[in-house]
Amino acid sequence: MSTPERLIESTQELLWERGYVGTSPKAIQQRAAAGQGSMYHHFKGKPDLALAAIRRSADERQALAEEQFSGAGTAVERVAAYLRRERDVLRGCPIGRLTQDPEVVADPTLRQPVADTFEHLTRRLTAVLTEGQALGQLDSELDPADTAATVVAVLQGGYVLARAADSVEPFRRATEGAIALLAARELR
Amino acid sequence: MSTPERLIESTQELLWERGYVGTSPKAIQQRAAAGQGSMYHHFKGKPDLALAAIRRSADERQALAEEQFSGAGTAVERVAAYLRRERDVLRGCPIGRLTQDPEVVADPTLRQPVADTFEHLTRRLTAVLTEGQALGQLDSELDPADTAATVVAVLQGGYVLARAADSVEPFRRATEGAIALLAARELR
DNA sequence: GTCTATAGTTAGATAGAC
DNA sequence: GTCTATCTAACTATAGAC
Repeated sequence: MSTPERLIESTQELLWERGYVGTSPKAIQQRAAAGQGSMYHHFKGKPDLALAAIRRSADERQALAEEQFSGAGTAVERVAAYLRRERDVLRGCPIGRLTQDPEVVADPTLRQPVADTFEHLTRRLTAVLTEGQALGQLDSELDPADTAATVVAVLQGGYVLARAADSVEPFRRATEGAIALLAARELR
Repeated sequence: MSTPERLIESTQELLWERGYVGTSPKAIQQRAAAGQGSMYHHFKGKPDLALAAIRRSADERQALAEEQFSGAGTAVERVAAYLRRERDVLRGCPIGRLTQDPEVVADPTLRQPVADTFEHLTRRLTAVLTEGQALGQLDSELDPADTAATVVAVLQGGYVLARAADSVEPFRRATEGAIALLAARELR
């Protein structure tokens, strides 16, 4: 792999593990097995490299979610598949994590890919729910946009609870609770 | 206010704003208007002071939540009151925030108050929901523990979405979506 | 209890040789 | 493109005077 590629991937990993504030250029260079000069040759500095890494992570995350959204099944089945997808729960969400970084939220350029990702996820989930209503699978009283936001929030909050407890159990409870609430609105 | 008190409160604020990794002893001293020697006289170092601040924040948070849980109204009303409580949404949760800090989750001593807080919140919400079922207000098919975890997760995830969007709107949608899903399970 | 001095380490980056 | 040397500031803490 090329040096710029290794630098971007190493930065993605470190941003996930330690966030922007907790990630130093030195740590990035060591993980990428690249020298200082090399890093500063390919990127203007830490913010520039971080932007490339955040954009990459955001794109990957959106593509991953799309697999569940465009799959087979009813609306509730597809939402459940999304919530139950295999995840490394205790590592948390590489995108959601960045919302706790003061330097990321303070910089519109760094925050944009993060905002885009959640906007995209919520929009796709809204479409899935709306389609379910149109097909007569789901109670039409349900507000699709609000419910979509609830689903995305449960996922992000589930990570928080799991990391606090150092256990996946609260994550499982939170997501299963949400699936049950949603399933109760299915029409049959 | 005494110097130790000012140091603890300043640390609470900085941990909320910047997290453990992003908070330096120097920044704490400046905000508390205390000198270096003063800080190291009252506390062993950054971890010691952080522990005092995290414990304080955890206690405060649990007491705040109790106001809604022990209030009047049906189970759903009390859960809704908790989710709709006036909050400075864009600042996020001072406790949930810490779950994204590598040094906090890696240190059992620092993580404990965080774990305790979510465990306590979930337990209290479970009790509220169970009571609602016993009083015939709520569908007994509902799993109280799972649903309680869902509610806490929606709150934490709502903060994440709001900070990503730099807007309270996704938080409002997520919480209202959850309240609507829960309200559909009310018996009347 | 509080202050200043000191000190080793890391952060983040630039300069210039190769 | 990559490497080493160099630099200023900040981080985290200790020592000892007052």
